Amino acid sequence: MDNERQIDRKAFEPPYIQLVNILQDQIARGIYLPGSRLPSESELCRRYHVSPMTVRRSIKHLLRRRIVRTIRGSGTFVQAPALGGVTFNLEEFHRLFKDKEKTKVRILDVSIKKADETIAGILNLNPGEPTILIMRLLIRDGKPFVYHREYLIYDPARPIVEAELEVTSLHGLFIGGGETNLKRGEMAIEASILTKEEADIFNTDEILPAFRLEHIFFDFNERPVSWGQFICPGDRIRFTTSVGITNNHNDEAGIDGSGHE
Amino acid sequence: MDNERQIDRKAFEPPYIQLVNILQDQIARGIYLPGSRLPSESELCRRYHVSPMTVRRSIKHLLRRRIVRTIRGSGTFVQAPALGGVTFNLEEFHRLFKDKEKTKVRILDVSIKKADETIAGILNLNPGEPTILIMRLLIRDGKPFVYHREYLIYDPARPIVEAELEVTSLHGLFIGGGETNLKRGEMAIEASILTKEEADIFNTDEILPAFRLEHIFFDFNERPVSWGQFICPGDRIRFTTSVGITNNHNDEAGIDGSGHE
DNA sequence: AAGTGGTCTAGACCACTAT
DNA sequence: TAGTGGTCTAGACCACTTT
Repeated sequence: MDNERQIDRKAFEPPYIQLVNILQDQIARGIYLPGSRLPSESELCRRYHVSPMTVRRSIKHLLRRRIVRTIRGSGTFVQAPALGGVTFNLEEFHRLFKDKEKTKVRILDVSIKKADETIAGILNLNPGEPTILIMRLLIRDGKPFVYHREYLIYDPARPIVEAELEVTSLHGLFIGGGETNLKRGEMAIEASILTKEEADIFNTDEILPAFRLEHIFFDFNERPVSWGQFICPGDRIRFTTSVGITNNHNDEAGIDGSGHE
Repeated sequence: MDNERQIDRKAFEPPYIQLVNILQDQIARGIYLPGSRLPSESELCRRYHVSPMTVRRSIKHLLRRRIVRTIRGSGTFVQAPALGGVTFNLEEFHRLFKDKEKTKVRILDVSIKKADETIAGILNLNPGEPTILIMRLLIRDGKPFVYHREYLIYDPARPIVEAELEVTSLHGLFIGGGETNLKRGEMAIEASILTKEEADIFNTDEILPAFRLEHIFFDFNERPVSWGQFICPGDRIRFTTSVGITNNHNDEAGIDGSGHE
């Protein structure tokens, strides 16, 4: 009997989360193996005394975590963990900027620079038009960690405020609080090797692998506003993730709609 | 007036998707700028003649795409695009395995190998116990693309079937259709440099940067089943993603519950 | 006190799949 | 035809924020 566990209406967790956990635990214990069918939604309604909408919400959670897969007219099936739909996020990268205690930002250089062919092409300018080049170094525990180089379109109406160049600016780039006129961004991550200049900045002669995180932002007129790169030696960071039933039930809480805590 | 556009109940797209698109377009056109408040849910109900649950569903979509942010008791606010919550997925990697026309798998070696200290530690074996080592090379358009090296725990009950070593096996790893006894997996991605042996495999003398995608899978007894790495030179792949309002409205369709197409 | 988002109900209709 | 998932309604109560 797996009817034992029921939903506690007085509990802190709302019913749909409880149902997610019940189903997830049953799958984790092997009661429903990958490939097998879960009880139908109407069956779950009866078993746990909740309404169809509540069951659907729970199922949708499992769907989004790729723990199950639904086939209309057929049923809901347990999904084996797979690399295919795996996602990596920039949380770990983001954390760097969060605790301002340990992380210092050193501004290496700020200058007005005329766009060369490449930069002009990217920022949709004519070659020779001015851009602002900012070069920053993020230092953690006294050691250089990330090198950031960014070209901004030069806007005389918006003078360079020194404060903007501090952590806050990078913080805003990650949090999204700073600039209020950005519509969208695109980014790419590459594996590369530090150039000589970059190696100098990191105080090393070694040949070091590095992540290169490229980003470009557009305003509401679809015009490029900035283009830049974060460069981080490969021995300083790795991105991790997991698939299937993890012990950490709370991924994305607050975004998937479970914002009750 | 932005009341013009209404929901078409005869349209192919369900009302909640239409509402998502309406709101998203309004944000994209700058009618609601980052930081500003969207109409309240009850207001949207009145304006578009839909029920509260439908409005909530639409809002939840925008939430998940991090286009808006909700504050209980206060409202729903447009969010500026930010690097912080960005996710990269393995789609592009995955596509390699999909079209079996262009992609060939060459099995370099399959052998029983006694676990050394490292592998024993990872797979929770005693040093000296046997493992199966599989080394494969993925070739695309005649050129080596990805090198895969995987250690499996040796299970006499499950002999090595040659077919399993072909694309299907890797395909299963990505699709999740093959193995039916896996509970969860963990993976990490690193920037590294090809070792000499790896460089040999890729027929090069150059010092090449490479992505190293490490993966480990566990069975329902929480015991490790396999550990391996995909190694892909950095000039052969890059991972891309976007934030904010993109023209591609259909990310994650079918998983977020919009499985109507 | 009024407004807002978060959750839930008890039904309903539809498109699809299996038998 | 019966069962399944996908969507929708028209309310309701709650916790929270703003006024």
